[in-house]
Amino acid sequence: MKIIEDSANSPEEPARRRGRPRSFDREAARDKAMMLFWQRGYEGTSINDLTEAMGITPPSLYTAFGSKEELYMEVLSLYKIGPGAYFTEALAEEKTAKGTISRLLHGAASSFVFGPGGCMISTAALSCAPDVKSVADKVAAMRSATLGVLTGLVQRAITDSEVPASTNAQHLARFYGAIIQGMSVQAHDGATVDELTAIAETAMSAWPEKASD
Amino acid sequence: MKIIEDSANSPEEPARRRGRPRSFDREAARDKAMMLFWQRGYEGTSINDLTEAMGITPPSLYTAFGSKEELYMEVLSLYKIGPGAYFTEALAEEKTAKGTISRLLHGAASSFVFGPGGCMISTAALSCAPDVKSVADKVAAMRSATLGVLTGLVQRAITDSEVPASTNAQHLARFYGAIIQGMSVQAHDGATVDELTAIAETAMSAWPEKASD
DNA sequence: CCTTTTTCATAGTGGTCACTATATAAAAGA
DNA sequence: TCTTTTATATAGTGACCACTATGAAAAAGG
Repeated sequence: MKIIEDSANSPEEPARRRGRPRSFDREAARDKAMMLFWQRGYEGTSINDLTEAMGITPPSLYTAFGSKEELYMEVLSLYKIGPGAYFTEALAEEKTAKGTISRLLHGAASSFVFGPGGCMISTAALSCAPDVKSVADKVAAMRSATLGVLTGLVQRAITDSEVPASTNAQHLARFYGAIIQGMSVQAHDGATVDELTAIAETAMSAWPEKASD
Repeated sequence: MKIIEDSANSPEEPARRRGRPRSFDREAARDKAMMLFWQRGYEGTSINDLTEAMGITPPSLYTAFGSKEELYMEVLSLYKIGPGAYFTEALAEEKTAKGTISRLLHGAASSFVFGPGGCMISTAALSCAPDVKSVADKVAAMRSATLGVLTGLVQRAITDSEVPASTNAQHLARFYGAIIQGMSVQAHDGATVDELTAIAETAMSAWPEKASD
């Protein structure tokens, strides 16, 4: 017996559902939407832009994705495990805090020159009309969560004596968060991967090394 | 005889012009527009929002300011000599490159918590609809000019032997530019002046000191 | 006074916004 | 076949977008 209801999200379910089957590739359409939102932002992308790029009509979009806001949030989730996957990969695969942050920054440098440039979370929906505040709040919450993860990473480095005990975890996390956000702005403005990598390396020179025993 | 026509921008001209006088304070209205654009961005601010906040009707706005885009650009000019004045002040008043950049970052920390938060240039108009690309391009050009100024500053520090000759001026300029942009994002998200100042101080720890003779 | 100039308030312009009502088409279940 | 379910295409919905046509009002020049 299932305790937690799975809402039937199996990627390839050969057992067909009841009504008329969808006549377009939902994932491909979502990818098109991602590139458009990435390039033009939430406010700058219209339903007409989306349906044209996705090759579907408005009713199909609303049936498949709910609303513009729901599509955007789904795209952001997809972004995190796609172009933004460098972030969780660095956290999972690196052992030291310094190694993790170094890899994060270099991963950002590589990732941010892809597609329209910049990060869909770091520098998205900063200023907007009041009627899209709910969207801006959710993206801001993602940035806040990122800062929280970085703070936890540095806090653990303090506990593990990887950095001086005097290190302020929140402050160092905000510093590297700012670097990522600044790299996103410059990538948006056309910076190259070499230029972004140079920013990353300069930022790593601010890492608080422990005085050698 | 005047060679260059002055377009009559004297602040207080007692000699009245020909037609019906303007019945509102142009500067006060422009300030209201600045706060609104600052908070909601260019796309997120409508003419209706503006006229309501400025206390004028659309024809008055268009007569006084030309268009939404022209008003926005005028507001950006005003921003540079108002809330953004810390930037040129630091460049004019500090002698060393290190002192200038330190003051720039601390000035940004103080400035970015004012009003709606963040910087109207560093993190504005990053993603937008194609029909407002001309605006986004102009703001991006301002960011590019800022990077140019920072690069020149570091280049002069190299010439003056203030920093090692091996220093890459463009790379260091981009690093501090990224710090300012990241501070702007976090200020937008509600960071305090203390948190922003901590970012500034960590960034200064990456300054390339010359090995003491 | 009258003309000229500029700004004002009223009341719109066509266009685009996110979204949907309606009817039909295409599948599964009975 | 007949019902049920879901997706489709057509064709819109009212609301808002940036912007303006019109004419009256308020000043200066003559």
